Amino acid sequence: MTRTKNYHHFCPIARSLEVIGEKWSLLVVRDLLRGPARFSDLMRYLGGITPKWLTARLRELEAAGIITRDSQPGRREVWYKLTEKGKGLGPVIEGLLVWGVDNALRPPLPGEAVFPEQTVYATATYHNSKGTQLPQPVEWQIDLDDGKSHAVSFDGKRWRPRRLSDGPPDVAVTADRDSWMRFVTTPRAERELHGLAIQGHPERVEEFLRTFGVLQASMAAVS
Amino acid sequence: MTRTKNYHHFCPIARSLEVIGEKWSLLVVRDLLRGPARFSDLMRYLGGITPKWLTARLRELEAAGIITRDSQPGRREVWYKLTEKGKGLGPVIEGLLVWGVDNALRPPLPGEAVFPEQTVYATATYHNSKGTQLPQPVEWQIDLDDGKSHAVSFDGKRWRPRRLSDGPPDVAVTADRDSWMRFVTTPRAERELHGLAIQGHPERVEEFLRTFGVLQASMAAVS
DNA sequence: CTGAATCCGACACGATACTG
DNA sequence: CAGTATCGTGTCGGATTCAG
Repeated sequence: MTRTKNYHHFCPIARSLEVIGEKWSLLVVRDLLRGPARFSDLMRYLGGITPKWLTARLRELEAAGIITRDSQPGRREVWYKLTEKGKGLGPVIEGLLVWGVDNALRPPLPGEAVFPEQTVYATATYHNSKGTQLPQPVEWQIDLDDGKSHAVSFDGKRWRPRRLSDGPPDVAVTADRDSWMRFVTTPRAERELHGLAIQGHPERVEEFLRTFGVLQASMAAVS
Repeated sequence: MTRTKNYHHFCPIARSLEVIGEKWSLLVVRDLLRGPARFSDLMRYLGGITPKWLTARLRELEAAGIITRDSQPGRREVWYKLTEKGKGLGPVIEGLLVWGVDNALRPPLPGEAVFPEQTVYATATYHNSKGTQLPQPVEWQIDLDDGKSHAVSFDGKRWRPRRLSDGPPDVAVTADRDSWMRFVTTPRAERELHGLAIQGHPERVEEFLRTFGVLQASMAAVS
């Protein structure tokens, strides 16, 4: 008979918050929306969570039918992934993302971890929600100095946080991790290209820069 | 230096949750989305909240720029209303509403307060989110035995939790409060009309019933 | 009657250490 | 890698009280 956590309302909004309204729950969903992850992956993405509370949240989300726990016999790893019910929380995460970008963003504080995969996912989600359209499909690739590649694509209607074709990208950005992070975490109006090398057809590069707010209506020479 | 409540992530989703992720905060926003309300109105809508915590949440939301506190000199009442920033949380509430309706609804438990204004607001919001369309605009009016009238309208594109015209409604429902509540809180497939009197052109009534899930593909004679 | 403040107990959560 | 265990702190619920 836990008095906390339950609102005792009929309201479906209150019911939803009873399930995913506690601390960390929606951030677990946020990270699993990008794909299945292991316990230690989630520990890394979630920054300061303690294993005790990650365990508790994972058990609760599993009991609520939002995630499933896949452990292959013989392997010690446990992979957590969203169920369809869990993927149904996508619009909630999207709403929080858009509101946060528009109303609560600030440069990362010292010691705050930022993950490249989160930035490309956020870029795609934000532009989908805002209805950002480009005249034709594009693929932008970001190669970081940790050896990892990321990508954002626009297929003519929707944005996606990955490559859609096998061909060369329309724009290729090469950067060290810190420079890319500084670029995407700087408010649009103040973004600069220090540390970024951008390659591609000038029109496509200009499109990239305009989408990221670097260009308003003027143009720049970048090769 | 509160370690709780802050995630210390750069992520905009985590930032949003730091602002509106605590208990009751989003439910205050939910109730203010229907219009300005007084402290005691919110106490009523929010069921079991204690005045101490309602005060705390209102102060936090005010400090975050989500609500404003309007007290007219000479009047004792204080009216709370959403700012534009607060209204920007609409999509988050909408996402929680839709997910709750689809995944977490159950009949109201004994002692759970349900408010008619919430049911019409939820109906309009749910159908907007789902893209429910009817062949032409309609206005449905619900007259309850507490003397209050509620309405849901479809203007040809969007649903709204109120009347849009001055003319007679296309469908008029008369019911005692409990019957209406039982009707809307019953899962769609099991809804029955006990206690509801429905008036209107047979085609419009059938449309109403189909939208509320009472009819699948068959028809019923209701006058 | 509205819009609060105060005290106290329950429990949700954080920090650290440890285990199969 | 994937958790448990222990202990301290913060958040919240419940009841009561108070001023305009």
